[in-house]
Amino acid sequence: MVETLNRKPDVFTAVSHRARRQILDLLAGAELPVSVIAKQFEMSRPAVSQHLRILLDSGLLTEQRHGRERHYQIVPERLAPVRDWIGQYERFWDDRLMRLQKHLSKTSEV
Amino acid sequence: MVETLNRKPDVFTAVSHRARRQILDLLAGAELPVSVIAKQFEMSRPAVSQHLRILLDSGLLTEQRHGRERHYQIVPERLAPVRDWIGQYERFWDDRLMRLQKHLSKTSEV
DNA sequence: TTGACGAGTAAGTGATCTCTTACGCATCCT
DNA sequence: AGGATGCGTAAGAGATCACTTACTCGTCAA
Repeated sequence: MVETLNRKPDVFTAVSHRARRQILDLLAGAELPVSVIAKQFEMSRPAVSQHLRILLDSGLLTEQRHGRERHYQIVPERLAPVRDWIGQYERFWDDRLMRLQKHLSKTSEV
Repeated sequence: MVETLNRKPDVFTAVSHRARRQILDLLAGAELPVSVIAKQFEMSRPAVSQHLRILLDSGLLTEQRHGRERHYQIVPERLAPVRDWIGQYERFWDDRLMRLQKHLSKTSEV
């Protein structure tokens, strides 16, 4: 009981890989078995399994076994760290938008 | 002219490292010279420089030289890929919220 | 002009990533 | 029972990462 089995890899790291984002995008539509997911990629099925493992470990996916299939399902809440972090920057987009609007309204005043 | 000097590292990769997100957060407040940025971290200054380079290459920062100082400035627009990608999942949070609300209103109907 | 300072680059090292092939193990089907 | 199927794990190779120390270079100040 000394080992720490709860290694939850960072969500940012999990989504930093294009293939893993694509997996999440796929699963945003529906829960899917590995075979269907793997079909979308050029890489080998074990490679897909490894990506799934990373997503699973990071808590972004859950797994349900149906016979010999394993269905993966997205846990969108776990994307919160990314959403929250990027959310900080909303004001920049707003600001810039506002500045642009101001600029446009000013130039159209002529 | 055969070389491709425009290697723009992926923004997702750039922000996947905690230190680099912290650098961006720092620069969200104000444009800063390296010395001030480096003070915030335990790692060596060259290490910070290397992170700044990655952010610069990814287009997330711009650099301005003031004498012997280099001031780095954030380019929040370049975070758009992250914002847009995570934006896809807004509906999930909304959906869940709605489902929760439905559930709550249903259970409170008793 | 000379030394201190701000900051990037070089080189090297160990850790981690990402992929592959080979294999193992249930489960399903006949 | 026995082969096919779905999928994970093991092992290993090569690439990349994230740091370090040592060095270089331009700028500022005395």
